[in-house]
Amino acid sequence: MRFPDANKSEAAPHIAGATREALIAAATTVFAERGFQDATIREICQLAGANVAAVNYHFGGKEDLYSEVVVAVKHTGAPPVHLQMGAEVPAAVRLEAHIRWLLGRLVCMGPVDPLGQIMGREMIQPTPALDRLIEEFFRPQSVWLEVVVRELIGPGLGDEVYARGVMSVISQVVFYKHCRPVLERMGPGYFPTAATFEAQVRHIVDFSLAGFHGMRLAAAANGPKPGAEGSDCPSRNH
Amino acid sequence: MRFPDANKSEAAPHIAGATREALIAAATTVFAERGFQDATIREICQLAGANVAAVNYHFGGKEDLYSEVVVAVKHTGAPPVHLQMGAEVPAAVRLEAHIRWLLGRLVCMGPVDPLGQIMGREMIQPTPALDRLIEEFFRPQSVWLEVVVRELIGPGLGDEVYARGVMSVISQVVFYKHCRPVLERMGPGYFPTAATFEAQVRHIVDFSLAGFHGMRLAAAANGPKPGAEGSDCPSRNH
DNA sequence: AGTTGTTTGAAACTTCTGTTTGACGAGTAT
DNA sequence: ATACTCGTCAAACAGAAGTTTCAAACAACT
Repeated sequence: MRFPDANKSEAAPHIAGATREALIAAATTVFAERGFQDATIREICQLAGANVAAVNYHFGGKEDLYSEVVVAVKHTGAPPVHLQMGAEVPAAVRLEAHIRWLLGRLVCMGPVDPLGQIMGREMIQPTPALDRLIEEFFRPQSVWLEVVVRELIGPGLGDEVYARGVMSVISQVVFYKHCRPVLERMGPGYFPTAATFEAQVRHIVDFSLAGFHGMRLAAAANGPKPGAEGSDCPSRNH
Repeated sequence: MRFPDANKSEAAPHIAGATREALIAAATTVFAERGFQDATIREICQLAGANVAAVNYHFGGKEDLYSEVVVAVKHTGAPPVHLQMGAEVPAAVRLEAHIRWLLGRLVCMGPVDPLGQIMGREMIQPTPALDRLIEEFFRPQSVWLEVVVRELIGPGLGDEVYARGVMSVISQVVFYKHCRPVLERMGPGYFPTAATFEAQVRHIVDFSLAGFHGMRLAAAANGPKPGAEGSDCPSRNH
């Protein structure tokens, strides 16, 4: 009835889970664009070509649908295959691979990257879904990167030093996700484009490698810190 | 009537703009905590001890109140007095002053800093208020910092190089604002405390200075770029 | 004291939105 | 064929929230 010109089978009910999938896809878009609160079931269902009752029927409610979206969105985009790389690959190469993957994921996936957008909102206004996101998505990357950073800076320093090195790298990348609206309004050239992407990656890699070098020198100047290993806490003085 | 034990003069209407100020104060808190959409006029008015009609009477509506809050929130917190520093102060000192000011503002102003919180939301979900925020708040800092960075890297490079240097610095600071919920969930030591604040500032300063050094070396290796000046656009290849 | 403009308060209004309901159609097993 | 289940749909329901209304209170001025 919604499309009088279409035959009735367009609303074929028994294409296993068709509307359910359509709802998840539509919800991913709408939640990413508007956020949980601003997103309306009616808009999601309209985009999915489904009835407003479909969300409650298939998921139980708006919040449950959101949880499904957050879980599903992890598997969108390029997978972090470079995390398989180990010590057989030079640390600088691993660093560059991670930066390229992360930056590409955050800035070059079309107008809005659902994962990045939803993550951004989760950070400003966390929901219970954030905890799963951290354990299944952020922490693996963080520990992998810390190994790389530890190799690049050199051994014998405190855990908090390596943690700061990791954050200095990540921050330069996620910056372009979190501050994109500002950068785009600041003028052309602030936000990376396809043409400037590689130069941007190079800059972050070089800047970080130089930063690690400086950290090693500073650590040497201040004297090596004993007992650096053996603590799970990256910071010892608080 | 809301406070039966207080005398009636507590609702004294003609303390010039009393309710208006109370509304702005309350709205700042509520908007920062909940965001524009989640914040309700009723909660703001209850916190301000005012009637729900007060917002529409004094401001015209919810959105206008939000605009007032965004404008007013710029003047909260420590003012950026260091922006007065010029070439008579070593560039490294100016850099450190800016980093210390910004980081202190973003991470050490109690549980929630209204400015940072609202800014964070504006970046994820911009409203018309963001444009004013950029022109009156971000851009002055950006141009000031670019002068410092230009001095630290050295002359003769492209505008986009200096812009990237600026962003590498800023990103390391705002990271702690935008990713605070994640860092706090990652474990102790990731998010700066009063005890680790100075060490954090030192790290960002040293890391950045070393990064600038690397940028200068890389530029020298690739050869100096002519015609770097004279363009307002920090990026030339897009 | 009376008038006037301003501010406040309680209630109602309107719209939006998540959810529920009951009916209908299609496939499937008995 | 009948009954049952599943999915869909239009409509209605219920609550929340922004806004409006109108009367009352107050201060300042005449």
